[in-house]
Amino acid sequence: MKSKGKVSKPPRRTWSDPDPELEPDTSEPGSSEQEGSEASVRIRGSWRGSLRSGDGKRQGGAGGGRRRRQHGSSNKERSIRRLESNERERQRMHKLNNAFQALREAIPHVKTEKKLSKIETLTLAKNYIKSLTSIILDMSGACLPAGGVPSEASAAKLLQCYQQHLEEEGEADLTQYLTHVHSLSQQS
DNA sequence: TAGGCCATCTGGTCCT
DNA sequence: AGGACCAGATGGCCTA
Repeated sequence: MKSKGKVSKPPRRTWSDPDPELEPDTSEPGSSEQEGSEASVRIRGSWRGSLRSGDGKRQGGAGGGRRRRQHGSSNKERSIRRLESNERERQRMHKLNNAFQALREAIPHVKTEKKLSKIETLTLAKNYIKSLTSIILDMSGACLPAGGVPSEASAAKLLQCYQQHLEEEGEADLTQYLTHVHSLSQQS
C-alpha cells in the first residue's frame, strides 16, 4: 500500500494538455477525493524536512540549517496556509507546463504522435533557435564563425535588427522579418 | 519489471 | 510578511 493513498486515481491528465471540460481551479484541494486536501497535512512532509536539513543545500543567511519560519499560529492555521501554498504552487506549475506546451507547438519535430518530454522540448528549442539564427545571419550576409555558432556581436546585431523590425512593423512575422533583414544587408 | 517521466507536496530561501 | 521560486522526495503511469 502506497502512502499516497489514492483510492482510484483518475486517468492521468497533464496540465499542458488541459482538459477542456475542467477549469483548472476545479482541482482545488478538497473538491473531490483528490489527495491535495489531506495529503498536504499528512505524514509525508513531517519527516522529510528533517531529512533535508542535513543536505546543506541552500543554507541561507545566518545560521545554516535553521528551523523554518514560525508563524506563531496554531496548527490549524499553519495547515491552512500550507494548503494555500500548495494550491499556488500547483498553479505555478500549471503555468510552467502551459509554457512548455506552447514551446512544443512552436518547434518542429518529427514524431508528432509522441509528446516531447520537457528535456527534449528544451533541447530541440535550443537547436531550433540556433538553426534559425544561422539561417537569418546567413541571409543577412553576416559571417558565421567556424562551427556555425553566431558570435556575440552578430547575435547582438541580429537582436537589434529584430527589435527595430518590431518597432517599425509591430508584427513579429518571420517572413517579413527575413525580408527586412535582407533589405538591411543590401543597404550596407 | 526497471527506468523514464511526470504531478504533487513540502520546506527553505529569495524577493517585493 | 507573504508570495514566488526552487529543489528534494514520493508515488503513479507508461513503455521497452
